[in-house]
Amino acid sequence: MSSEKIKKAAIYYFAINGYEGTSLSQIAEKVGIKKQSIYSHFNGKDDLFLQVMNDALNQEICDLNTKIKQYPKSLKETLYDLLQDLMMRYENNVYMKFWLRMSFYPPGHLFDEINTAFYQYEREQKQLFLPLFKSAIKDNVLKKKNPEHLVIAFISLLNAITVELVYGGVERAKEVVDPSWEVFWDGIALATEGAKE
Amino acid sequence: MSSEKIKKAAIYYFAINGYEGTSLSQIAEKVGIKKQSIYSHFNGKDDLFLQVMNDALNQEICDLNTKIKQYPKSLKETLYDLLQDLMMRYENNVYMKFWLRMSFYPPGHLFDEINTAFYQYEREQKQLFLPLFKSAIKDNVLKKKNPEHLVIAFISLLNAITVELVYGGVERAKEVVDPSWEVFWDGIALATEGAKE
DNA sequence: TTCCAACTAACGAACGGTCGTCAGTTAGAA
DNA sequence: TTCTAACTGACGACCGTTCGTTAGTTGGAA
Repeated sequence: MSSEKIKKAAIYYFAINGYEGTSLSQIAEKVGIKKQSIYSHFNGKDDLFLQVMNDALNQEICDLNTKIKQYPKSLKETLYDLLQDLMMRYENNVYMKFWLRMSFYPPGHLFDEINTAFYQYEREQKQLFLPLFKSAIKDNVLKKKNPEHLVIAFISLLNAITVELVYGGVERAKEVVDPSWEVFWDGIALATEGAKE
Repeated sequence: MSSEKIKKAAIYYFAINGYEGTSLSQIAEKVGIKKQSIYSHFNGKDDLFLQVMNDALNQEICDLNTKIKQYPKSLKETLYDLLQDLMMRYENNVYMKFWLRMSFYPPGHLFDEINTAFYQYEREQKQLFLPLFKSAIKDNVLKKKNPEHLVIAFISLLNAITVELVYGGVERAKEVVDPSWEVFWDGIALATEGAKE
């Protein structure tokens, strides 16, 4: 299907050049058609953008779901795996790059639509993380803290790694993830063996 | 001076709409002149942008310096104040908003220039933070950790708060800063009073 | 003090491009 | 025949940029 190819090209350029930095002719050229032909599939640039954004939203939510649901591991392993997964996805998943850029700096005239989608994603994210921490608190492996606050702190850690991914890709994020993770885990976990090494 | 007014208008629009999303006529209109008149002061859009970027870089480095040098407080107070300061600056300081956006998503054809400036800022940042942690380690208030890693972890915390500032401004960052800070501090400090509260 | 030259900062007009978009057409498949 | 997806051609708008001009100012020299 040709409209899929168009969306694929669109998401690629939107992700690396932003909305204003991407032209329809650029997209069309990548597909191998003329820019006017895009109007056989979409009502215009905004329509194309919003459809692509919706795909990216669903993709991100879906990814997050399958990722978490399949984890019968310990909290520590689960969270650390989520960090690693974030880094892997950033390199390979163009949806995520797109999603990131647009949630950071949406084009002004589509702010409302993007913001609505963004809050939907965020609600989903928090609802998925919360049970993990709640059950860990029950199991008595964490310092006694508000589980909502723990979710916030973990999302902050994810955001910090995300920033490093944007700044310098995976190589750079790798230098940051372990020091930050160690501080985070020491900050939430009950000390079981004293200050380690 | 009129070229200062141009730069002020430019940084404002660059910060909120990005490089591609900002036109010279927009800038000129805000100043109250025609876009052609900008060429009496700058060689073109790129020149204007790079001059503005240089101003922002110097401003940021200067801010950082004066902020840290004036702190004879404890590490805990100093770091927490830096977090609070970050949030205050984001609202009032257009240089910072500009700097942030351009370090996240620079216009492609100016990537090299921006990247060079960015690394200069980052080096400065690390050199300023490192002594704080080193002396705190000597004073024996921290878990024994690599001071470079502590700097990385703290910058991660700053980045996380920055993301929240970009997402939803100060109100939103305020909801995140305390939970994240608490986890961070518990993660690096020696427990002096057991699990608190 | 007057005069002229140089400089400055703004201007209108126009340039070649590219933008997103629309209308009408054509070729092939159902 | 109807429908679809591509095409050609053209539209007005705006982009960054260049040019030549026009005021207003400044600094000496006469």
